[in-house]
Amino acid sequence: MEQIKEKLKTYFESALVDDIIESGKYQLVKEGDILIDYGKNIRSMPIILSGNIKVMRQDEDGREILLYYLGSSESCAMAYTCCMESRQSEIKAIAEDNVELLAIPQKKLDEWLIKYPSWRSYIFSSFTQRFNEMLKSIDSIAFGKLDERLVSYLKNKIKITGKSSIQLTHNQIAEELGTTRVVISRLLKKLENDGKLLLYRNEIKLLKAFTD
Amino acid sequence: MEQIKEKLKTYFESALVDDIIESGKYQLVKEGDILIDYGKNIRSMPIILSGNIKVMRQDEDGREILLYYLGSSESCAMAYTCCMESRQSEIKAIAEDNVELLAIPQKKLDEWLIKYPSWRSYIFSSFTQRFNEMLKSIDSIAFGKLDERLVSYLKNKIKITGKSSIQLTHNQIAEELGTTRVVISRLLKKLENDGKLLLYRNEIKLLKAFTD
DNA sequence: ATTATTCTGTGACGTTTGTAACAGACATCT
DNA sequence: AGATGTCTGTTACAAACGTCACAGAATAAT
Repeated sequence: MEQIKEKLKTYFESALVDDIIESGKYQLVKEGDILIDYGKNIRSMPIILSGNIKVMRQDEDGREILLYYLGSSESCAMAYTCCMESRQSEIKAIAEDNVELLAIPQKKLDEWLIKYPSWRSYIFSSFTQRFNEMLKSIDSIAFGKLDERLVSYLKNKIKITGKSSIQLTHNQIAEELGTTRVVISRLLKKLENDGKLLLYRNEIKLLKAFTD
Repeated sequence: MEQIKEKLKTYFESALVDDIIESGKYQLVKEGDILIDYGKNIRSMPIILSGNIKVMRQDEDGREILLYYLGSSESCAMAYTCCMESRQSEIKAIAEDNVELLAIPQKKLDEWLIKYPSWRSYIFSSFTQRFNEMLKSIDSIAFGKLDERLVSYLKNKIKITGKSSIQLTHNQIAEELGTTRVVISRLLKKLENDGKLLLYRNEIKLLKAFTD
């Protein structure tokens, strides 16, 4: 509890920290659990204390694509707007690993916005971050070739997990990038031949040469 | 002036309308003028009274892509966050036709947020709209084929302009969709052969069959 | 142990999109 | 009228990506 308080103090004024502790519902979410799904209503906004959340987008035909990750002390701007306007979710959020979070109830959001400058700046910087992530997504999808996207996907993955080994099937990667397994297998094999990584079943080991 | 007031009253409480009229700087922007450019600082947030604004994104290599349009009474969420956090712009905004707008100075943004519920809901619904537009962009870029994107681009164009005839070169269209002229010419010719439209120099006439 | 399932590797092929090159149509300017 | 520049149409070709089919390897289930 004290650790949480310390963490929050780096972002919020102390009166707000107390309010957050009091109103925020502490929750543990297990790896793979769905926090938010398409079309669902959202009644609280999460502040992530530890772990990572993967945010996905699905088109009408059911194809999914990875939008961005949320890490420690971050929050989902879209949850916020959905919450404030009681709209339905356009996105899906899945726990990438075990996640600790504080769920802030809807009624507090507006209240704090008026009361606390640090809450306002937190919310707006969260919006900015998300906008910029989405812009980067658009850049890379629109202009980047798939091999580049795959490389930055893998780099991002090791950045988040802290490990240099990735436990995923080619199919899982393909789904997150919005393509098919065969294509990913092909590109990964090419990277392996170039000495950038090693391929095993359910595992990809990234080598030093990868970060060049 | 009275017309502007009437318009604003449909969105804002009357005390705020007075404040907006008082603080907002009325501006006329000519077709093709750049309102916001990459890397520039933004000191005020626009509320559009009439006309349309085109919002573009450019990647490192200088390639541009259309993000979305802003129409009457809308505002740019990204201008807002840039303004609030005095960040540099990640986007470029160009007047699509002659635009009337009210420029709200930075210092008022925070003040009104605290003071006026209708301002808060305007801002947040603006965020939601922009998020959803960007999500749609990502959908169509990631999964949609270019011919579909071209068709919805054209449909959107006639929706905004109100005309069934579009005054653009193939090259201009290509740039907005992030591709090349030859490709667009090819796809347009196919649409013409299918009886969906007629091609002239600097002009594309959409036929009834187009809306099917 | 044998069967079934999942994951990976690969070849062949089609579609979509990008690129290069060029010609004719149209517009503008002098 | 002639020169120049812009816009469009078209051909040919290459690269990127998706799809299908199938086989072998690893793993799980019985």
